[in-house]
Amino acid sequence: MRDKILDAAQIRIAAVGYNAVSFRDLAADVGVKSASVHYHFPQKSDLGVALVARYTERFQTALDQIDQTDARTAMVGFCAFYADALIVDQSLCLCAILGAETISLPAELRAKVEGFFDMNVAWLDQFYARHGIKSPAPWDVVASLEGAMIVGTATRKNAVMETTTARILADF
Amino acid sequence: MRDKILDAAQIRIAAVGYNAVSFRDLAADVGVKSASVHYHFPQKSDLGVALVARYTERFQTALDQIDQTDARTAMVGFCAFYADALIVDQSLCLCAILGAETISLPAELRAKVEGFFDMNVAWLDQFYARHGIKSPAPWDVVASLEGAMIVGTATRKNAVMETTTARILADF
DNA sequence: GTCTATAATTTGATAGAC
DNA sequence: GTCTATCAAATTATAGAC
Repeated sequence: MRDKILDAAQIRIAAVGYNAVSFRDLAADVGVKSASVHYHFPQKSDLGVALVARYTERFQTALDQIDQTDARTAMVGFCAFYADALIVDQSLCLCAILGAETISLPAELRAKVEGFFDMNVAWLDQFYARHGIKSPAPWDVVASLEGAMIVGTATRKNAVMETTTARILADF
Repeated sequence: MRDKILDAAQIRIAAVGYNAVSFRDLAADVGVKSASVHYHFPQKSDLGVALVARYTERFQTALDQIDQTDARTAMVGFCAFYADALIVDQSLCLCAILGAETISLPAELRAKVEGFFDMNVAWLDQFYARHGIKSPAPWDVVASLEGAMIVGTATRKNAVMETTTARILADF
């Protein structure tokens, strides 16, 4: 049940943000009452922290499974994790919207969101080092992909994500 | 008073998003009661629409004042509008956070946010055409700048914005 | 673990006096 | 234009039964 709640939370928060999701919404999604959600996550911030922790962990595991023998193929795989969220799952990266909301988030949650971005850049750093790659800068890659998700969603233009991905891959 | 309310709304919404701002917050900011805010903006969406309209109009006016005799200087100016919001005003571009919240916004407001991005790209399109510039693609430029604001804010690293700006300007 | 019930607060919004 | 007063709904959160 804990995991089912997190599943529901991920879909809802990625769609409308942390501030616009209520325990009652999530309870209804999984077929219980809101008091039961509080049993698993006493405070809303507990839910947010657990969700981002799980999300970061899964993302890290996926990144670590990218075959790095060929640099370009690996980078295509990296970009695809972002593009797929937008185009296949039709939702933003969880941390794109949480990043935008960052100032209004509880401190513990904000720290977790920061950790997600740090993890992505750390992966790119070691990947770049292994292949002697210099550009585009890892922070710029992550920022561009997150921005493309947001602008692409807001304008309902999938082409935005494709254009940005193509530009990043041009260096490879 | 109408303008004072919009000023307060811009600061608050840029910081915490549309969903996390209440009429009572804004009323307190400008020294009136929430009923008075409702006099100027009957519904919350009216306030959001008016705010983005004003924001887009001002941004457009500022862009139109960029001297385009030198392409590089003009592009530096364009990027600076984003960078200044983040570093000088210490706030996100209003439409960065509204873009992230887009799915949960009232339809009229969502359309206005979309219009902001369209306007930015339209300006870049004519600028590119005038100078025979091909890259980076206008949608990629806007997406990258918005993403850099969000990731830079979330990780409290001003360097993110600087890195992305430098990469965009490298083509000029 | 889930429920009912409820407390305490906040929210968007309106009525009507001044 | 602003106020007081208020409503109806939603929110986070808790107490206690089962």
